[in-house]
Amino acid sequence: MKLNQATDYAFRAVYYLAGLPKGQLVEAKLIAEIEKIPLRFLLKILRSLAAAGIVESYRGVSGGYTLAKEPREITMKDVVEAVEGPIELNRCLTDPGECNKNHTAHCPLHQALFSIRQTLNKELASYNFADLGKN
Amino acid sequence: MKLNQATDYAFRAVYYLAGLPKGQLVEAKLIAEIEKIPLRFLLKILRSLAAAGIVESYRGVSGGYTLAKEPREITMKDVVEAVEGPIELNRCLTDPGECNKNHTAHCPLHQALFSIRQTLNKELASYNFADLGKN
DNA sequence: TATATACTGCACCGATTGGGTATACTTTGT
DNA sequence: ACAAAGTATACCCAATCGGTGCAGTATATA
Repeated sequence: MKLNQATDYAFRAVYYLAGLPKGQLVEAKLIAEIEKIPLRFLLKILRSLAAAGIVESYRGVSGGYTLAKEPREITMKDVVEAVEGPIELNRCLTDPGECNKNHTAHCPLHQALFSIRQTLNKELASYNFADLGKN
Repeated sequence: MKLNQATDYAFRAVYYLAGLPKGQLVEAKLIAEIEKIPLRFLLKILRSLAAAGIVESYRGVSGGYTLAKEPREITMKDVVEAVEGPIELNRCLTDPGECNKNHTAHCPLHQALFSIRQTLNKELASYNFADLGKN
């Protein structure tokens, strides 16, 4: 039960961008160096973040990346979901066909897992990238 | 970010055992049939649960499994940890050598993840197998 | 005391996912 | 036109997942 490495890299990249003056462009290469992330892998992650509307990308000579919204409007949950999709906890929860007991709705175990997932999502959503630094 | 299938099976097996009269032995074969779990895989999972002190096993002719403690004393967290080890969320949290920025302690991201993990663990620990049925 | 029944331990296996790279291409400022 | 950026797709190797095979051990009962 863990988040993957790409998500951790994404946290760092977004956190880095959040620390810059609003709208400032930074090339992936620089982020990769500072945050010690393999460049090509970072580029891939940044595309997911762009697709999710978390960062904006600009091509060409002085292109690069910048946040697509205020740091305060970006939560850890947003980043997790951008990179690895929504949290599932258990196959059955999202795809009833996967539950070989077919009782997603009635089973107390599934009810508990559902509730735990909600708590986890809320917790992740409670951290935004403006407040993260201020501890 | 999800629990694995073995953990889900373990939840069901423990939940099933928790619904029986205290101390009653049940063969794995029966649990497998009722809960629709591949027998050999279930046996493997039950060994993990036994090693963790959640179930007791008895060999030989009328052998089988029973809970090693009161359902109330067994939480979903216990079962998760028995089957797939402690929740990590992020490599760096457990093994600082894995963090290629080497700042587990100072990094606000890691602090947040640490706190989120705590919340998750508490949440999992708040569900015990005596109360699960009573909703 | 032989035997069938139930659990144990370890090794293996195919499929999927994770972490990352290669190659070829497109956009854009100078 | 060309160099510096990002884009798109496909691929690669290793680890993990979900499960099976096989050989062994304990034990109640005939």
